[in-house]
Amino acid sequence: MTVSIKDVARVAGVSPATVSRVLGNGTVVSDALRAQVEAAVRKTGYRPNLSARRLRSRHSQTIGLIVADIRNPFFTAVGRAVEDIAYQAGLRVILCNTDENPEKEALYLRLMEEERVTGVIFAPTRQTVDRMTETPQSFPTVLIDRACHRSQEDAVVLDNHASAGMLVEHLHAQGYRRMIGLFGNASTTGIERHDGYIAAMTRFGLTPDAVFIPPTSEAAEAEVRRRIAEGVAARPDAVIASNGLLLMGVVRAVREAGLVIPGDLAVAGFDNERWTELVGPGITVIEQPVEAIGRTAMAMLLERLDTPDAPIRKVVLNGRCVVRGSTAARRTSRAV
Amino acid sequence: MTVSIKDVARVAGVSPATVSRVLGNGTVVSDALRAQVEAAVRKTGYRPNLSARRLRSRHSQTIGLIVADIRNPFFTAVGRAVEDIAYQAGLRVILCNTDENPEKEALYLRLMEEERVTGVIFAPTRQTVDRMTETPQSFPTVLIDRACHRSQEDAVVLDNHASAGMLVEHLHAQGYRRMIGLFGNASTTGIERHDGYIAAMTRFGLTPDAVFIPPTSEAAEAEVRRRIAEGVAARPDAVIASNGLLLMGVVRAVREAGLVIPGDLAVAGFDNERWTELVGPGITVIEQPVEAIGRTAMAMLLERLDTPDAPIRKVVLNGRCVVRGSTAARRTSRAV
DNA sequence: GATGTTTGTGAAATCGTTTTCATTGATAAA
DNA sequence: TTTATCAATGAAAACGATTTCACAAACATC
Repeated sequence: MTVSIKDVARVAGVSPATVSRVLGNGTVVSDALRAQVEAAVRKTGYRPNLSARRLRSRHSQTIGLIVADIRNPFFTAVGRAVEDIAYQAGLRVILCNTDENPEKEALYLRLMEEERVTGVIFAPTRQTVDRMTETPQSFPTVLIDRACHRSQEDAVVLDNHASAGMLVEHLHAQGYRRMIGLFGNASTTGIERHDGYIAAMTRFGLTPDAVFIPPTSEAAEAEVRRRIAEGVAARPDAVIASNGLLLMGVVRAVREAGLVIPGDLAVAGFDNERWTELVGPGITVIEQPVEAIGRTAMAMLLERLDTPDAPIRKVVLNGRCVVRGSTAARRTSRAV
Repeated sequence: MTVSIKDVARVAGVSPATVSRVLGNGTVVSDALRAQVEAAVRKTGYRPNLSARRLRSRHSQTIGLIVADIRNPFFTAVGRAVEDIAYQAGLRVILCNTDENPEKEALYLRLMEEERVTGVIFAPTRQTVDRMTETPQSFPTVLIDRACHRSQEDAVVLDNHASAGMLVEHLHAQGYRRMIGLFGNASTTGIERHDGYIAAMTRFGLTPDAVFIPPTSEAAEAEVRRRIAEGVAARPDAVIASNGLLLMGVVRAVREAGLVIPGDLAVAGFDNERWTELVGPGITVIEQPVEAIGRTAMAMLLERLDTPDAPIRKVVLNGRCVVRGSTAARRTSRAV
């Protein structure tokens, strides 16, 4: 039925080995035979069977990309960059969505073993980051977005601590004093951004007011709605959200309450998603170099495959503060 | 090195065939042996080699998902739905981004053959839709988002013609008369929505004013900027954009020109992306049932695998018109 | 008691490649 | 001339699983 390398060999009048050599590895084949084989391939419409090739050659030419949810624009952008480079390098990508669920993470890591992937790019939850130091994988891993100091894997992350500090600093310079912080509770980024927020607030002699919530816009919306309902006196003058999902929830809650950004409440957060430019006066955000993160992660993975014993590297990229109207200078009449 | 089914068999004191039976197919194995095998699997840390399994069993348990760009929220949402169902059904998904490039489409279709996928879900460009009727694939295909009447594949699409008509109708009812249309030039959806727009405009006795542009927000932005620069007299009173990408470009151009939505220009379009709810007075859009599209496509593919000879089906889903402030009733003082 | 039938198991073939190893003829070196 | 080296090729093994086939034991039927 389906045409195999033997059929090609028969048509070309050579051995299967020779066909294989023409197709794949760079071994020398005489020009005459090479031409015969190529003709036979065209004539038969032969397509190599990648499963057979992987089995025999013992490399899968496949990497895994495990993220929380591809619908999150951050992961979408990173993922697209990863895929582009992977396909260029002749690698297949297996994409997995964990929904920040450690069980799914474990499931997919097992799947990666069964696929015999050559490597994995992984944005793990806090729980799994910790567990990975104990049970090493059978493949090299590059962590993205999330990692910790003691993780034994290559990683490429944002300077979360400094970036959160930049937001606090900016808001402070604009005259805000009562900035509250909403942080995702599933990832290490939430913690690091939280710590950066606390440190900066403390540095300015301000009272931190931070809360960890599930990483959904609904949770952020509910939290902000609650804070607004507490009344004007208790109300913060600015909100910082630790990622794009939360940020959207914040904006929704503010709009719904009929408040004005930044007059009633300033808003800032992480992830320069395209809508942040278009909403109200524009939302001030920390822009992550999403393509660079994807490209760097792939580059690190490829280098690791080349030199498995090189020392473990952790690349920290800087965020860029994109200032927009949502954090315009506070009106002095209302200043504390 | 890596532990194979033979190792497990040796440890369990049975034949490899028995191990295979315990692991995989539902053939009967005595309880005693089953327990021994399971113990041996645990003890050895055995992981099946999926390449070997695929080669021998001759089904890849893999489907392809070929879309223009996973960063487009429409495809992201559809893709996520597809992946969820696929993984549930024990199928792997290979994701490919074509960037609306027919050459990449051809490349990836060839890749699908080499992977021996069991099926493909595909959002093709116009060119490839046409070419596919000529050269049938070696695997069943479900087209999504894009198809044409004569395509010989299952398909699940939006009722583009009617949906575009709904937008025109709504704008007309709100008092708008000079609605221009921006349509993507790479896909059949652009054409169908264009035709629906023309039909509805004609029905109302209005002069259609439509343009096909590349499917990027930059192209839309440039086009609208150009139209605005032509001066108030020539200016349309409403803009319809045939997808979320174009819609974003439209909004950017309008904001940049300092015009007010809908006072100076009403805006409506396709794709209920989350930002459309938050921008200005909210943007009126046709919401596509994105999850349903993904789920339906997967369901159709699975059914097709079950019954290869069933007649070809084309499922047409309705869009929902989400009315927001961007198309509020036209002020009568300015009515034509 | 003789003869099917069913059930559980293992030996061996097989999937479609790549890789190892042997062979051949040609060329270089002694 | 003889021997060593090399390049090009084919035969056969191997990759790690599933599947086919054969067989024995247990059971049912007449």
